[in-house]
Amino acid sequence: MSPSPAQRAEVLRRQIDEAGKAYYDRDEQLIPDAEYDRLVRELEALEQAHPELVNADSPTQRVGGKAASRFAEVRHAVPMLSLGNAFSDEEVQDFVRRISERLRRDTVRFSAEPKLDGLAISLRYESGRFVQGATRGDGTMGEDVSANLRQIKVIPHTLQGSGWPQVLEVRGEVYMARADFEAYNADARLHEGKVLANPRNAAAGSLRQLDPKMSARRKLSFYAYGIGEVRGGELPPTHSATLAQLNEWGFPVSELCQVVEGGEGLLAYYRDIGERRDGLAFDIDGVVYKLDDRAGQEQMGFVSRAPRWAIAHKFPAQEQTTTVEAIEIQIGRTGAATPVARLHPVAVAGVIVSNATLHNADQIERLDVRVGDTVIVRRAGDVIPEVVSVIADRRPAGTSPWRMPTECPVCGSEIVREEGAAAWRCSGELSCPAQRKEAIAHFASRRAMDIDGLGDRFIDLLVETEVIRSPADLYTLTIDDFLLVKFVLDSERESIDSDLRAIIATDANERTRDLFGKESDVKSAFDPVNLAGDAWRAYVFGLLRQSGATFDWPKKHARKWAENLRDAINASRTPTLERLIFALGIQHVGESTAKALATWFGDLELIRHLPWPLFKRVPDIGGEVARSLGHFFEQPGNQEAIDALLQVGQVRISDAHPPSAKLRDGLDFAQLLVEAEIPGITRLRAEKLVAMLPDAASVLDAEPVQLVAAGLPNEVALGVADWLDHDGHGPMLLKADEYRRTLLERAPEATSQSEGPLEGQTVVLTGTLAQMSRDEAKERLEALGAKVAGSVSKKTSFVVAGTEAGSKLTRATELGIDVWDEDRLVAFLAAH
DNA sequence: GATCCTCGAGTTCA
DNA sequence: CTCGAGGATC
Repeated sequence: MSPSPAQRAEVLRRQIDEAGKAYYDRDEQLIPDAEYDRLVRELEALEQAHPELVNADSPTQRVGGKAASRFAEVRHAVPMLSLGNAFSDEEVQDFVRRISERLRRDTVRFSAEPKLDGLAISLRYESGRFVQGATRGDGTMGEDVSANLRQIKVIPHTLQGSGWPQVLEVRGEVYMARADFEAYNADARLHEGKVLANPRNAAAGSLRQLDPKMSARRKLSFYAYGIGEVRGGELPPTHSATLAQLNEWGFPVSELCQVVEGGEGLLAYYRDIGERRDGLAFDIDGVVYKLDDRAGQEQMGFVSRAPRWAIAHKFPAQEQTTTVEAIEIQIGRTGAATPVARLHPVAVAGVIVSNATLHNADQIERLDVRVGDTVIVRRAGDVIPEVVSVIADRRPAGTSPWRMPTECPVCGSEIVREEGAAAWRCSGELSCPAQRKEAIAHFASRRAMDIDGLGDRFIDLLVETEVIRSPADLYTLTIDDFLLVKFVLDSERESIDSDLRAIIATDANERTRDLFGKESDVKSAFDPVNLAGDAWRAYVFGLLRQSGATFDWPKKHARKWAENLRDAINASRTPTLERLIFALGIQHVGESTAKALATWFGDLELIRHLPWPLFKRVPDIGGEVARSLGHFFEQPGNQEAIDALLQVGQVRISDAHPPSAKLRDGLDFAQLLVEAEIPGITRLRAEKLVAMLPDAASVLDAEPVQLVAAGLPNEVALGVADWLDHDGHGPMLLKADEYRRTLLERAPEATSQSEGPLEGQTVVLTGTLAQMSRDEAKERLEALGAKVAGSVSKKTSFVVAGTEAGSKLTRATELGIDVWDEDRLVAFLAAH
């Protein structure tokens, strides 16, 4: 027979009481936390179902029960002071000098400690028993969080050893270890609980939980670093000895505490801890130096609320709080709308941060970032600032959740989200100036056409003034064009050439005369403020360009600059095929795909007219990328842009060659039908079909009946007929077959290539190489047949590590992958 | 269908 | 550097 609810409740209470007593009174853990939790929860459930079983003795009433609505206030008998801060070596030296001068000592001994990023608290012991614990509060009044502090295992409930004063206040930091923080958040994510921003907030939040059970679930730790009120006893005469004494009485004291001498000792300690910082189990935001002997401390005294004998030497903050002034969206090259938080400028890890990416709309929703919010900003590990979380308590009234705008802020087109995708896109494509700018900037970038000296700022202006609309226009620009645009950029221009005035004055357009006719107005009319973002400006620029005016205005160095730019543009006229394809900025086509296209097809004409299913013949190109290529080349505008580059721009590809022989492998007409992804067409069916209808034209002309006669099931035949009628599939198939034949004609017979010594090997480069650039190393390795990948995996053959190699090297070591140093690479390259 | 790997795209500041 | 997603592979 199972026990009655009353009996079961009794058993549970006894178990919980025993475990609790052992834990509180003797610091013993009889049962694991999880088990303890389970028992309590079972009892709670039982009591809820049978309220008559509840009595005042029940552990549920004592541990949690009706928690106080807020914490009681506690007055600190000895105030909890704050510390002065030092951020530089000089400030530390000043601190040391002040002490040695006032105390008239040549050498000063300090106790140096890590400064934990947690929550300062004070623990009060009377007759060796813990009686009360309080937060720092404003230094004089704190909050009584005794119940929560009792849940922290490392805080003794009774003092060990002997010799403790009658009344002893121990001060220290409550913190959450990184591992516990990670574990807590992993669990919270799993159970859709509240994810905490950082260990500090986690610790603070936990201590302020009204329900000690909640607090108990979060594993907090504690380090003692000082004392408050002491009555009825003596403590050792130095701070370091006091810490050792506290440790004997049962308090955890950081092992990083050290006694050092003089300013040099302090700075050496600071640097040492700084280097070990990332490897510590907990977060620290600096170190603290305290004059070691108490007599000296008393002599030094206090300034306002901080002791003159101690100082905190802070590390540059890696995390900071600031406010969100606005959330704007940026339009990228592909039209992707990326929200960016404009922040009140704040120093994070040594630089001033005023922008932080919010990645995408989902991310904003997850964090619920709103304009006006106070947020935590971090530069995690790397460089790029990100918003970690919102501080909910500091949200001003009247905010509303951020919503993705429905219109592009630049061109006004609709912003749409592709089905299932995370990104929202401006639908304006190349009619959107933002996308045009980015497209041109991409075209000119180092890894594409490599036009040196054509900066973003200048491209913006070229596009805004409509001096250029497409990459090809770059090649038509004259030195005067550059100077004209530069003219707007240059705030120090003094005079305007008389030719220019003459043109303006004689222009037929009344508005031109109105604006520019009077000499006194000419300057202000060209002021960037008056010209900003206006179709009118474009008109004026057009006018000036047409006139063929020349400028005396530019200073000599400006003319030199313009000549350099022209030379750089000229020099970019003979790109390799792979660079040109990459420069076109086709979605999903980055450097490596561009290179694959170039090496496999070898010829721009072939690529730009190829029916898209054939792109899938290239390894690493699948349906999505092939379709994207097809979509790009189908746009008449894009084809015109390419024509313009070749004809007007006189761009000549330097490395055309016949397509790769491998492209013809198995590429008969039947295979083409399969690769065109016609619904229902398998290889087998395609072969049957081709037996009767041997070329594209006959397939196109066929009635569904004939398709059935050729061996296709009814439904498939109808599907094929339907497919051929749709979306230009029919003509495309025709073209595809035509190109199939071209490929067959132009591709040479397969020849056995001479294999490089690294054929089939995958190499990863990391760190900084001294003797060559990463790009150069990559090129030379590829020339030997290696594949150079960006990240380390099981498949990696070996890793070449330069100096300051980072995570990739770590990963290589973990996976047991060969690591070469630079010398070995250089020797290998020289040998082959 | 799941899993692993790689590529593309976007990002900040001095 | 990191995230998301495409491609290859089992």
